[in-house]
Amino acid sequence: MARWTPGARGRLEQAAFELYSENGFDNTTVAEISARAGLTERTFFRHFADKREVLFGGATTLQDELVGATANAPDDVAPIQAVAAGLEAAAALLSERVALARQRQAIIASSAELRERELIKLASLGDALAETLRKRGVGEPAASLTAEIGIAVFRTAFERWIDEANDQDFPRLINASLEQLKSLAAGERPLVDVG
Amino acid sequence: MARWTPGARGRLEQAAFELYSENGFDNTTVAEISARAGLTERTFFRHFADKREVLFGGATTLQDELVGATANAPDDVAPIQAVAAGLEAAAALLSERVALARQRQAIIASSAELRERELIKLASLGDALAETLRKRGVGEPAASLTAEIGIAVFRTAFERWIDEANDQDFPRLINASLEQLKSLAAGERPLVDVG
DNA sequence: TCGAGGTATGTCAGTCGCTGTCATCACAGT
DNA sequence: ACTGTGATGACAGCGACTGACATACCTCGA
Repeated sequence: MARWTPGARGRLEQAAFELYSENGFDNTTVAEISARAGLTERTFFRHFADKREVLFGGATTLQDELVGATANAPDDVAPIQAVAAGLEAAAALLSERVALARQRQAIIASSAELRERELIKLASLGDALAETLRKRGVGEPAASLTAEIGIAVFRTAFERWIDEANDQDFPRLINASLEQLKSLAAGERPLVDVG
Repeated sequence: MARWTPGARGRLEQAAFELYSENGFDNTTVAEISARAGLTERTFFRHFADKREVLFGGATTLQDELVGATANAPDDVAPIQAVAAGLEAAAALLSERVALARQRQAIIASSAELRERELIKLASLGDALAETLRKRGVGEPAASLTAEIGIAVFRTAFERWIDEANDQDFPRLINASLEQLKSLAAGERPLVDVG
């Protein structure tokens, strides 16, 4: 599989990550990334569709985990509970790399273009989730709506997980957000912030 | 305010709309748009930040409507109900231009870049909504979570509204999605699709 | 050992999105 | 008329991204 100096893709990812962190996404050119990786600009675009995509290599892994755990939930649980199982599994996967996730999120937060890309990745995650629910026999628009709610819960919990100075358990935050969702959707008035 | 031939911005919007529809977003250059509008490329970029933004001029109007109606909801209603009021107002605004909304959505659906842009506009809508809730005294993360749920409901209802061959009442679809949300969040199993 | 074929990379030219800069033109108020 | 202000034009340039073709390495079979 590997010719030349192996690991071209990985070197490009690392070089991009470093340069985006050091100089900012906007101030980094693809030529610079390629040079640091010891490759040419053209090769960069053979490995990644565009300058942003280099930061989202792990998205498919995350999606597989989310979809897999959702699909494998017991048949008799409600859709939202199947999604909860999927989200917890995805959260557990990310938990293994807290520091990396924080760095990555710092880069993304600093660029509007990158935020756009992240949103469409999350939307794609939602679509895959909805499709999984449909395979579980959930109809429309219940499947789409449940999936969107699931993504909203994930986003909220993820944000808190990244922001918290003291490392909280990510799957636990998912559950907390999910519980709060239930009361909010029911129309209750939250008088006190739920930790 | 207007010098030269007035309405430069409007002409650019219309030219872009036409060309995106005729030849697709990717196959349209800014030079073509500007030429059809009787202006130069440079002027296009003075009116719009980029090639995509020309399609999202109405976003601020929509946001104002959503935020205003949410803020003006009675003080004693639950957060989700205030959001519901905002969403209905926004939906009513869009209802006035069904055909245009459909055309616009067809263009957006045909391009990944445009989908990205739409998502970040929706996210921005969500942020504004969360801020409005905070001003109503809702704490975090309840405000953010409620806002995200609201956007999810809006997206789902909007999609159905656009897709339906027979024109349904958009605000009514919002309410239907919201009702369904309550049961889904509560963990009920939807056995039959709710029309 | 050698050649054939496949794949990753290099090279080069080109398009297009987008920006900075400066000149120019129309209009408003004096 | 004089001047200021704001919109537009003209031009040069950067950087993202692509298509086409050449080249180097690696694998496999004869």
